[in-house]
Amino acid sequence: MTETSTLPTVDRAGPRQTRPRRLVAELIAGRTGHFTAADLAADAQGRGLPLGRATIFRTLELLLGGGALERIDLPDGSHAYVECAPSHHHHAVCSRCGSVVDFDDAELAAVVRAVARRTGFRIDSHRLELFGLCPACQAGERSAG
Amino acid sequence: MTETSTLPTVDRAGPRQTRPRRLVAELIAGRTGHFTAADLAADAQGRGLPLGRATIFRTLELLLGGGALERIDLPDGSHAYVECAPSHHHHAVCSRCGSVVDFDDAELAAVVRAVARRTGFRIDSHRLELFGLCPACQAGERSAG
DNA sequence: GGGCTACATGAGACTCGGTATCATCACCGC
DNA sequence: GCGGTGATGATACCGAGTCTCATGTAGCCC
Ligand SMILES: [Zn+2]
Ligand SMILES: [Zn+2]
Ligand SMILES: [Zn+2]
Ligand SMILES: [Zn+2]
Repeated sequence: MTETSTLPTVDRAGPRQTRPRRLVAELIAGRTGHFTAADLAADAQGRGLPLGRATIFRTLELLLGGGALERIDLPDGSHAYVECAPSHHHHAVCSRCGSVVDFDDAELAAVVRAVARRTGFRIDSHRLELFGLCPACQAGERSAG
Repeated sequence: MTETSTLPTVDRAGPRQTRPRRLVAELIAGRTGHFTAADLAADAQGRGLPLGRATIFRTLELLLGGGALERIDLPDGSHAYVECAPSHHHHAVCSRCGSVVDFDDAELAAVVRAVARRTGFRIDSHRLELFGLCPACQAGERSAG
């Protein structure tokens, strides 16, 4: 075991840049609002592009880990993914078109602190999601009655 | 079609009180913290009580609809159920023992309003969940190092 | 109490999101 | 280009939840 020769690529090089991964990124970029793994699979199939289901899930996980993507829980209990800034924040989700806007934490910190004090819990993390209608869908609702 | 004779039980009588439903309620009462349908199935099987999986899910749905139960989304994306007051509120969940405490909405309303104003969304509903350690588990962590 | 019916049950098949396996492939540092 | 490691994808698998349907039973009416 002479370390000098048996360790060709010891120092971590990060994830590889592959064609399927680029493809997933493209498909995500081509979407608006939240989406599921199945959505991406359908997109790929619709364009005749080969892309394994497992690869989609693995790439999503990779992007989640890198903070480029976040998973949200819809009111019906199902999951979806949204493109995201890596910093901590929360989401307002349009129930009609699925579009998502981020908002930050500022006022929520006070809520968290108050609950911690009252319950004795030590709060380590939290999740806040708002659901409603985005401005565009409100307009559409008003005119389409 | 003489309505008088063909409508034996027209006026809604609500859900029936059956042995399996009582059993599910007992199993839930015997639990602490959040639980899954599989937990209840295991409980029933452990006690040698016959209880179909489908019935568990249907009874949970019934209780959800009645507001006696709520579904929460754990940080890992999985679902669990908690016994709950029917009024709107939120949950602080212990990541170690699964215990849940309710807290109300008061301060959050201001956050929701601020986000609505800034984003133009019309917010219809929201979900807030806090995760951390309950007082008991904090104590245990301190002593068990 | 007995009959009746609509509702409830539960075995089992099925769906769907997600994971594990593993032989083959391709990125990339050399 | 080579080579090894990490990536791919077909496929099997898993677990939560739903659907179907033949059978069971709560509960209303008498
Ligand atoms: Zn975001
Ligand atoms: Zn919208
Ligand atoms: Zn509650
Ligand atoms: Zn605890």
